Amino acid sequence: MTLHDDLRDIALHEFASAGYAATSLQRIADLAGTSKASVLYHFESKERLLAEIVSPALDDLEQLIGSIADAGGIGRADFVERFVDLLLQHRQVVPLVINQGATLDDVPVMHRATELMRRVAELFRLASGSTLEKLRFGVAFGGVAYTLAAAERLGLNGEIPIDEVRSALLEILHDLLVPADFRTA
Amino acid sequence: MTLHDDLRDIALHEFASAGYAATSLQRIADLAGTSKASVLYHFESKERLLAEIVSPALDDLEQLIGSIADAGGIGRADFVERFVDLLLQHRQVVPLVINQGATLDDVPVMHRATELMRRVAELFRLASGSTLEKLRFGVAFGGVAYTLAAAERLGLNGEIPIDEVRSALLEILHDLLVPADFRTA
DNA sequence: TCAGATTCTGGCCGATCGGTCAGTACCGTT
DNA sequence: AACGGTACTGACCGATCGGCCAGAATCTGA
Repeated sequence: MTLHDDLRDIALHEFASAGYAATSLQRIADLAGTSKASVLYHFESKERLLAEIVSPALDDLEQLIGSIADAGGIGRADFVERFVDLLLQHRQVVPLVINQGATLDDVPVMHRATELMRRVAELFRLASGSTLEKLRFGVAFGGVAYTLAAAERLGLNGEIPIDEVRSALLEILHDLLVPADFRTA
Repeated sequence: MTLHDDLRDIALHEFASAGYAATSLQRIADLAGTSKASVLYHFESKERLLAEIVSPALDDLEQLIGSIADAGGIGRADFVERFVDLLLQHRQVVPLVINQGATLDDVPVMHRATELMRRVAELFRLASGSTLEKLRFGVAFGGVAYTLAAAERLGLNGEIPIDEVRSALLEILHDLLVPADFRTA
């Protein structure tokens, strides 16, 4: 593990738990046993450090959205499964985007995150459904993402196997979303 | 409307949209057309300003939790309805607590918010249920709270009548939670 | 009119922030 | 041994923050 990777992992943990604004480069350096100047040597700015942490997850989400658009639509169940897998795979950065995305939209990488979430909403034609449909979508995806984000904080399901979490989330989302529209596109 | 109330409302809006840490007392003063010193005259510190904004909602939540404990339990459907009403009534402060509670737990009033959320979880015996039960609870309440928090940000349901939102949320929560346990206590 | 609160302000303070820079230590290569 | 590039550091900078304070302005009741 290089110092570069160490710094990125430490910053991710601190950004997610204490918040981006509240985490100083000095603290990251202290936790890594190095100097603040060396952090700025590996990452040219604090924003670039955040971008390097968040971007991979956004790349995957963008690819998922794009593949669905290219294929001319996809079944809801398929999207739900792929979306849950994406959230679980990047579950460390989910709290960062979910909890601090609104606060940090002046940071380019977070603005990108917001736009991608908006595209996900459009995929489900959120704007055209009934109020019940809109809110059902919001509660479902927002609930899954927020639950993953809050799980560690409230001391919940920290030791639950990921496979079990995955199957449970899929069942919940299926119950919430699929009955509302049986068509596959 | 007194300057005191003006400052509180402006601060609430800025804290919720830009974030507590990113909102300076100077900016609050500028938006209110007064000086930073006068803000600190009406509220002796930035933390007290936050506390004055958040506390009423927490008082109501604490009362709701207490009344349920005193009555020796309450039906899930009853609690769900009262909880949704509480969220809707204080819907301006919900984003603040939801999105920034984890980041600001060193601030006493936000730590109190976290503890209350934990008590709500205990009310539903969250720790003793199956993984599916736990996550179902998390998705349900987290989803409702987060959806209300994110609605304005993503430009969703801003113009939907509150009554319609209320009934839709109640139906969604009922679908998610009540079937899991038909008993009323 | 005038004394006493109440309200409000400009100026200042120490602390902390992200970021810069000159210079040092360490490295493999020739 | 001499070299050039990479990794790293301490010291410093300007900006901004929350908070403090002496005093001015405004209001109120006698």
